[in-house]
Amino acid sequence: MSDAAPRDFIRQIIHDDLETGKHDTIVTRFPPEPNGYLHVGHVMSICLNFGVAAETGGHTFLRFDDTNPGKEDQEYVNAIESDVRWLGFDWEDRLTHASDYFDGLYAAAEKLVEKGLAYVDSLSAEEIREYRGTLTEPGKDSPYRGRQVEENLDLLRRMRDGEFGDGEHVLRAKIDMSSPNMNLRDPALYRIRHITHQRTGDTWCIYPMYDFAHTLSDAFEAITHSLCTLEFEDHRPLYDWLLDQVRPANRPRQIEFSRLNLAYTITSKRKLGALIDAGVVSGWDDPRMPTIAGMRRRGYSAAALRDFVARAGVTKKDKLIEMGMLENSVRESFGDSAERRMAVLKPLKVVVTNYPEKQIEMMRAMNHPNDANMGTREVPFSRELWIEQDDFMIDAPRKFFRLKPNGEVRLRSAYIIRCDEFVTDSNGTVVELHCTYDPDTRSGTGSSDRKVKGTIHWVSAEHAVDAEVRLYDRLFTEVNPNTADDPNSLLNPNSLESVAAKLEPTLADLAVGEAVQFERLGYFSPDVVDDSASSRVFNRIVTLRDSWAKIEKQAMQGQN
RNA sequence: UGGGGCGUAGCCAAGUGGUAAGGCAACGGGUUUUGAUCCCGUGAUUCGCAGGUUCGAUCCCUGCCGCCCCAGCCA
Repeated sequence: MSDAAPRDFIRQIIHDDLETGKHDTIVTRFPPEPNGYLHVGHVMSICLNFGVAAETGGHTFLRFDDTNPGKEDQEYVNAIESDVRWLGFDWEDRLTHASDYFDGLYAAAEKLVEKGLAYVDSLSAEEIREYRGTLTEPGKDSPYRGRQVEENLDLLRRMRDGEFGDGEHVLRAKIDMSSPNMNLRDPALYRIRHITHQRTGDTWCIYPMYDFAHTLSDAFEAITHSLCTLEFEDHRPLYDWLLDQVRPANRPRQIEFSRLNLAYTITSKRKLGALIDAGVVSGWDDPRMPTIAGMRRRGYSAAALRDFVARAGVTKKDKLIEMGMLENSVRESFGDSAERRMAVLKPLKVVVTNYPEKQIEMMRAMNHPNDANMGTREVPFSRELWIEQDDFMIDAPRKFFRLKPNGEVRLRSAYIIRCDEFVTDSNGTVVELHCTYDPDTRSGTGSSDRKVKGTIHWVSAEHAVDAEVRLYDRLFTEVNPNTADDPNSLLNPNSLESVAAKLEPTLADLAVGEAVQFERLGYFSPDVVDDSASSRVFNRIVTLRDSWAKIEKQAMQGQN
């Protein structure tokens, strides 16, 4: 799709490093903490990390940053692996965990202590916070900062051996309590946590902090470029300090880029979880969720997601990207490949009064209007049909090209019909149309070549397959619900609409995982979770562009 | 009011000391048995603002303004 995309600043750096011979092979890593589901924001990071390596013949590690047991879970590692694989990336045998390096990490910690660059602090968490100072005031040295190497080493080993309770001590780097960079005010390196780790069990009761574990894990894996988001920019001096002091064999370089935020959606794991807890969505894979699992269930293709982030680009500027951009990528990914079908979402009965009572004709319909190679299928036509309620109006505006009293319209792949009369119920709602068809206008073979302005879709009532079809809209009413304290107060009450639809017969056996276009309505796919052969459930992946809807909307606004 | 980043069209985004690519959206028009697709066309006298250097500045310098991030024993 966007192949000729210009090099972004990170690819430029990598290109230069290859050119100058600084590196022969590029090694990157995607390092999620397995404490939640991956979302659109992660797609950017995944595509960047796996992308730059693949483009240069390098390779990428999928590394689980599992340094905080208790918050992490195997459910999440399974989900993350399947999401990354589904997106189209392969880590081959490079699936690692920060916990794989606990021994090496601990050895590095002792080394820092021996060099007098780390000490055991026995202040409480609260005291440490007080000693740290504020953004505008420098911090103060802890009274334990002057402990001798021997004592520190002894304490650290006893921490490791389980002699102390949680929070009694912490290992800190000895850097600079008055640094304007908070990350350099003697950051914690190890804390005590008597908790069973999902992989290392009870082997350890001290666990390394992010900065320490992440920097050294990068080095141990010989990562050349450690790509992360902007909020870690302030951590880079610490990252480099650690590399300077520990002097591992490899020296990775951290480079930061901006996160990708999507308009009208949230990506905070906590807030996403709150949606589930409040019951507004059914789970992490609800088709309205911005999680990879949700988007996949909704029917988005991996190619669409990859294209989307490629178009968004890699920069350092904060992004809040419009939904339309994503939807465009999704539509484009199906436009040429999805077969066309007919389905009626909100059915209105049409009786073709001059069509013989028991007659059925098989109409030949193209699977794709722009590609004859995709073949044709047969669709039954009979006296009683379903059409879309929106395709009929009693008092239609001039520009309404669909059915109206005494008006004509073409039934796609079939005949031209004329609306002779409409039947209403006691509320005045139109419940049935009586029409007549023109036998000379049969699609493809008709002897008449007359044209009508509008073409609508339809399904034979007798042959229709019943299905539940779920229509989705944005979850929130605010452009940037991320910044709201309680996004749940900004919910769009109409984010999900379920309709009892009528499908053309071929749709009875459309396989799960397949996407088709319901003509004039959008792209749809069976729901992986709720669909079954006996009761079909479809999701609308995305609508088609709809210029009529736009005209209507403008007309409405004009009246107000 | 400390430190670190970022500011090019409604949303993304190239670009460079020599006169502002592209995509999405929007708006016109053409084709069309999907108001889809496709095709064609329309946008910045201007690059956050103000000064300065220069023959010439979005690009270099100075000042200002705005937005984001940092005070976890989270990542």
